[in-house]
Amino acid sequence: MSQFAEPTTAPETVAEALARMDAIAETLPKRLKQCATFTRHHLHLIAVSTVSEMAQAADVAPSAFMRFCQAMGFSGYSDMQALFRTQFTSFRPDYDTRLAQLRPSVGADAGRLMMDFAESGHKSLLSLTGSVTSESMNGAAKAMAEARIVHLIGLRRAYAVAVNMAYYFGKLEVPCVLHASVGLQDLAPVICKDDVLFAITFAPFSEETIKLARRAANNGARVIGLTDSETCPLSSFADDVLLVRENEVGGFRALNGAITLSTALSVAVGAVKNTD
Amino acid sequence: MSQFAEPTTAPETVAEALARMDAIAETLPKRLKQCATFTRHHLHLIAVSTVSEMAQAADVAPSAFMRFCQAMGFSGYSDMQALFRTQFTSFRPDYDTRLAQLRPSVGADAGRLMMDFAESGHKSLLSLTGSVTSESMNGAAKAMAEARIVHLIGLRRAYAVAVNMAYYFGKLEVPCVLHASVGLQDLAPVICKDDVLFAITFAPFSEETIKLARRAANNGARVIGLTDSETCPLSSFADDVLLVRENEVGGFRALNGAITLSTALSVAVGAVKNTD
DNA sequence: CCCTAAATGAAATTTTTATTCCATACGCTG
DNA sequence: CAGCGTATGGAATAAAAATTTCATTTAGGG
Repeated sequence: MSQFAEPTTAPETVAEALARMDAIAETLPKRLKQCATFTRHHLHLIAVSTVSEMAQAADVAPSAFMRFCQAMGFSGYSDMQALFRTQFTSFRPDYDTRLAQLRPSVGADAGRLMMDFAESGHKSLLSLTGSVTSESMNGAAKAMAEARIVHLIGLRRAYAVAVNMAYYFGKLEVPCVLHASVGLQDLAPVICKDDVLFAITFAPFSEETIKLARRAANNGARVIGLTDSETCPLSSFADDVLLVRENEVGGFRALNGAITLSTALSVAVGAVKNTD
Repeated sequence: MSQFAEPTTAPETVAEALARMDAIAETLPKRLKQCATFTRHHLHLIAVSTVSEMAQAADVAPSAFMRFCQAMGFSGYSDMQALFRTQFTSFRPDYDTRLAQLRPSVGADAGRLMMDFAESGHKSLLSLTGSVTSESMNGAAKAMAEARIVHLIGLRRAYAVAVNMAYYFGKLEVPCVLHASVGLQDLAPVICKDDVLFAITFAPFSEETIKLARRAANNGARVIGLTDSETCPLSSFADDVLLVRENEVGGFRALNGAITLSTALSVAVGAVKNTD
C-alpha cells in the first residue's frame, strides 16, 4: 500500500486534478508516471475511454492505471472519469443543484467567482479538443488562406472573438474585413465568389449575422461558421461549421473555447499562407 | 419486430447518423420519436452517457431507447455510442512527439496547433488562480461598482478583452464607456474624480493606453490595470494592477487568462451593483 | 365494442468493464 | 549478492451496463 502517504482528499475540480497531477508526477514510480504523462497530454480522452483503453494507450497494465487514479486521490477510475465527464453533463440532472450552489456566491465573492470561471474554462478547453476535428480545422485554415479576402462577422457576445481574429490577421498580413453592425446591409454585395466569410454566432443567434452569412453564401462565397449549438441556423447552408461548447457559470459563459479556437485558427491561416 | 423494414446498413459517420435520424423521425412511434428529438438536441451527451441515463433524460424506458438505436440501423446503443466517441479519439495522432519538444515550430497542422493552444490555455488558467488574489478581485469589483462611470481602454491585443467587458457591462447595466483609439486625446478630460478607468495592456505596452491612464489618474480618477508583466508602466501610478500571465505557443499568446478574469470581474461588478 | 397488431416498460439475462488480489520481478541497501 | 520492500501485470472477482424477453397496454380497423 502507498495511499497512506497521501492526504487522499479527492480532487473536486479539473483545476485541482491538474494541480495534483503536476504535483505528484515526479514522485511516482515509473509506470504510474507513464500514466500521469499520458493522461496530462490526453486529458480529453478520459471522458470517453475505458480503463483498459487508457491503460493500453499509455502502455501500462489496467491495474497500474487503477493505482494511478488512486494516487490522484480518487477511489478508482470511474470516480476520476466522472469528474471529466461533468464538462458534458453539467446541465443534466444534477445541474440544478450545482447551479443552486453557485448562485449564492455570485452575489458576494469576486475571488470565488474567478475560480468558478477558471474551472469552467478548463472544462470548455477539454470539450474543445473533442468537438472540433483536426480535419475541420485544417479545412477551414486552408480555405481562409486561399481566400481573396476573409470577412469576419460576429456581433454582441461573439464580437470579442471576431475582434481577436481581426487582430491576428492584421499581424499576420492576412487580408481581412471586420464587419460591424453599421453598414452590414451595404457591405453584403462586397462579399463575393473568391472570398470566405467567417461567421461567429452563439445562441440565441444574431439575426443580422445569419442574414449576412446567407447573402454571402448566395453570392457564391464560402461560409465557415463558429457556433455553440447544433441548432444554429448556419448549419443549413454554411460550408463548414465549427462547434464549440462553452461551459457556464451561473448562466454566464466565458469565451475560453472560442478564443482558443479562433486564435489557433488565425495562427494556422497565417502559417499556411507563409509556407506557400 | 420492425427492423426487417429498414435497409439496416448502419451509419458510419455522424453526418449519416443525423441524416438518418431526420429521415425516420416522422415515421417513428411516440416514444421512439421522443428519443430522436432528445438525441438530436443533445448529441454531445451520447459519447459520455449510458443508455439508462439517456433514456431517463429523454423520459423513456431504456429498452425503448434501445429500439431507437436499432431503428437507426445500429446493432445497439454501444454501437451507436462508438460512432460518437470516435470524434474524440480520432484526433490525437502523434501529439506526444510534439510536447517532447516544448518548442513547437508553428507548423501547418491546424489541429495540432489547437491542441497546443488548449494546453497553453490550461496552464494560463492554472496560473491565474495563483497570481490574482481574492482581495484584489473584490477590491476592483467594489471600486467599479461604486464608480459613476467605468471607462474601458485596451488597444491591439487587449482590445478583445475590453470589448468583452463592455458587452457584459451593457448586459448588466453597468454604466461604461469603451474608449477606442480615435478620440483618445479628446476624451481624457471626461474621465474625472468619481470614475474608474480599467486599463488593459500587454507587453509591449501600448503607449496610448498608458498615456490615457496617466491623465485619468491626474484627473483624480481611480485607475485599475490589467496586464501580463510586472514591468508594466501602469504599476507606478495605478491604484490596483491585476497580473495575468499568459502561456505562449510558438510566440503567440491566446487570451484565456485575461478573458476569464475580465468575465469574472464584469459579472462580479454586476452582482455587487445589483445587491445594493 | 371487440379483435388484432404494434408499442411499451419492467425484469431477467448476458456481456462488458471496473476493481481487487496475489504471485512474481525488480531495485535498493547493507 | 542476499534480503527486503516496493512495483508490476495477469488473473479472479465484483459491479455495472447493455441487451433481450415477455407480459401488459394502447391504438386503430372492422
